[in-house]
Amino acid sequence: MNKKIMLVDGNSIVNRAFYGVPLLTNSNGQYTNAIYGFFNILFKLIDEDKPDYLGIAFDLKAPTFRHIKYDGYKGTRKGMPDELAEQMPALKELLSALNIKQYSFEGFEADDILGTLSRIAEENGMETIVVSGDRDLLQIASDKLKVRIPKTKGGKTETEDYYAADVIAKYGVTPSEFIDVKALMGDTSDNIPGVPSIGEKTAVKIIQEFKTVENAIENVDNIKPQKASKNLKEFREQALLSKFLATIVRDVPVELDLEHMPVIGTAISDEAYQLIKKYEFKSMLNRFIVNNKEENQTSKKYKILNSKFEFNDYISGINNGNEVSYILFCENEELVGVSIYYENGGGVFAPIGNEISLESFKKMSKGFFENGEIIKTGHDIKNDISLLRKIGIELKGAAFDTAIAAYILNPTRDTYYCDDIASEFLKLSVKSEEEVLGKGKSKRPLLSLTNDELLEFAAVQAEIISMAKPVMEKQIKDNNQEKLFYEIEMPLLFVLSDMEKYGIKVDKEKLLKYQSMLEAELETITSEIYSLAGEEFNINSPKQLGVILFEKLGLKGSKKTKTGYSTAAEVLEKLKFESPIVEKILYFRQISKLKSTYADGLLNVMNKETEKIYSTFNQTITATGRISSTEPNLQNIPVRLELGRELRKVFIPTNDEFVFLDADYSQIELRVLADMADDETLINAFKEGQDIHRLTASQVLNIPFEDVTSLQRSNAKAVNFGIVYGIGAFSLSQDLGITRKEAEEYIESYFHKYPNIKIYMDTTIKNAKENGYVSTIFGRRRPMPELSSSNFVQRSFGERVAMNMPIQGSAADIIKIAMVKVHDALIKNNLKSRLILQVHDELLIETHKDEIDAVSKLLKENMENAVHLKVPMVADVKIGRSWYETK
DNA sequence: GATCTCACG
DNA sequence: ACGTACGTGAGATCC
Repeated sequence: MNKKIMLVDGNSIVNRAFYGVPLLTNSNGQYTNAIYGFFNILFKLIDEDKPDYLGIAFDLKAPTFRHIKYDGYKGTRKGMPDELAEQMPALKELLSALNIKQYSFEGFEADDILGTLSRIAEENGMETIVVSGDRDLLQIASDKLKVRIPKTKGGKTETEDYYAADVIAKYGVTPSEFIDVKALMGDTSDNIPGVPSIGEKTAVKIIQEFKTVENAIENVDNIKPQKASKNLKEFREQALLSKFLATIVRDVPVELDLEHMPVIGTAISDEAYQLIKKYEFKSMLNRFIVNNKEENQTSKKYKILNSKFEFNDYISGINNGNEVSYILFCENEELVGVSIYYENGGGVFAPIGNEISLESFKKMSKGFFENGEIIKTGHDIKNDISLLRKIGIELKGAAFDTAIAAYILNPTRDTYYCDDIASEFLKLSVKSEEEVLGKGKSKRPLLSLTNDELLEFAAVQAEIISMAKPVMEKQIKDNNQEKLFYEIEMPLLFVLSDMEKYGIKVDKEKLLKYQSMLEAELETITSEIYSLAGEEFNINSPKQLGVILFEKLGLKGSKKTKTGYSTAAEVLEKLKFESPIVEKILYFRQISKLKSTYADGLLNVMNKETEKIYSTFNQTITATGRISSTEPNLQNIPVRLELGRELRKVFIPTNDEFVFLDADYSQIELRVLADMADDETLINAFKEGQDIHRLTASQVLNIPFEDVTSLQRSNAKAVNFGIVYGIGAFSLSQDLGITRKEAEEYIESYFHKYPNIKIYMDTTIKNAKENGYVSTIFGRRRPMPELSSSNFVQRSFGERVAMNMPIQGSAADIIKIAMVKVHDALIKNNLKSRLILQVHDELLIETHKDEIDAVSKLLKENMENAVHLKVPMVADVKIGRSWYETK
């Protein structure tokens, strides 16, 4: 077999790592995030590729031949931040201690060294892998040479991998042509000038036709568009210079020193061990065999409790005031095990189902779980509550949820499993469920594991969350997020739990009728479409539909998606008058959606006995702080179109003794914005209860309030939406069907009239860039690594997110506060009414008929007084015998 | 599993 | 010159 070699661009990877991992320090206050992230990426790639040789190239500080040729080279680049610079020597020291070969060469960049070493390796028949955070390296990809570009996202590393064919597939040019494309379009991050007015699109088109910059210059008169041709003629020298700068040198006088390029094995030097300890990379040590007792006793300290007696002994030894952490394990919604940890008792795992039956588990553990004097740390407590409730246990004393804490500290992760907690807060690497049990079809049952495996995977989890808790507490305190966590999110967990338990009643007969009505309608419209098309096809397949509409019927489609024609409603809407089939397809889509997602979907999840629907409300999903709803999603039940809205008639109170009260916040996001931006005009308008969109129209268009037409008002409404989303002229113009120029004028005029909003948006972005995160009024944070991206699209996205998150997130905070207050007030006053749904700015309460007045009042007051901003909060309460009627 | 489409705030 | 609104979840198709 051919030998494999991995060559890494040290500088670009360490940069990625630095921006992808939050600023961590060890207990001496040394920054370690870039080093930590660097090795995470490196280990992942080594594990995946299993190379035989490894080398890492670094830039030197000295100017390179490119700087000498062109003194603007990389001129726009700012130096490394100090927090990163101080990690560089430490990184190199650790690499040396780990025997990892490092290359650098005066006058050349790491890229050039990689280009050279990889050429030599390839010529010697080696399988070559080049790792870089920079797309520049794509120019050296070949059939045998793979370029890997890693990204760190939410604590996980993902890579994009490119052989030559992948470059062609993605960019439409060969790797070597990639240089020519870059020469034409330039590169702002390296300050490569390129040719004015030629961007990526044009550059690719030109190179696809002419192959090289030189050839394009020779045929410059044949180049279209005119502007590109003219500029290439004028800036030909600059284009050639750019090509020179962009070309990676592949003959640096450096030697490939295979003998000194070992890959990190499992044994490491004492020096390396000491360094890793010093930086507190505990998880890294797990990779290595360390001759050190303290590191090698993980599973020895836990016990499996296999008999009732052992379990009973352990659990009855827990006393009031003990701080205990626990993890429940379940499969198919059935408890199969529990791990528990507390300081004096140590860590245990007890399997449930065999020796310890579910019934005996219940008897023995009830006293523990229901004792509020035993302070518990759990992970996803809301889930535990419902699991325990099924066997007749009411959980009490649950004071700290590590999943929610982890979410508060970083809401952008995809998952918050125990192994995520271990690596993020303890720098400890433990096996994930997927690693231990597998996934999908081949997933093994937990209790098929050996005792040692159970200890290593299951028992450890209780101790993990127990160790993570103080770390999280400190971070929450340091972040000023104590109120957010202890007074909003933790209490909310119990509110959501009650909502899930209570469910919402469905009028089954009515839903069945609705379903068959849609069914009949769908049949009719389907045959009409077939006859208009002249053939039968799958209308639900965008691919087949595209063929019918744009090829067979010859409608002019604007190619939009990666895979073919777009048939989205906004496209079809424009083609409505071209053929009668279009309108029918739009109608088909509407009916089809209502039937499959809503009618069929809701019937599927309805509990047959209670005829209720029990949704799950997720508290750790969104990046902004909103909750989400799944299985089913009750936060997207149709309302905008009447036919869909009819569906709301099937959501009804449990019985005749109850009605629905529904309250929604009026303009909560704009009120939040008015407060945060401290904009006088907006604040006064809200104080006076003015029509805010009408006001915007009169301000922006400079016309009297009374003269605003309904069209002007609705346009202004779109502008207000745009402001909340982080406005862009293009999208606004699309939304309003006006030109981009007009949209720009709207926006400019808006900011002119609301200067503090402009200032607020700008300072929000500026602060976000400085801090690396944005935050809400109540201190909820969202990390914003996108803002330091060199990619225009990503950075712009980051800026819009930075503007939107504090608004959307503060609104989410406010309604969460209101939910806790409303929920607690219902309980405290011994009312029969219950909070059953939240839809972002709306609360639905199933209200007992005797309590209508009391609950209306309580609901309105608690919502309006959840917070006191510079503007009043307004909640409108409606009543109805179904959700439909509460409009 | 990725992609497209569409429902909501 | 770039490609665009922010935040979600679900069903259907197709590879």
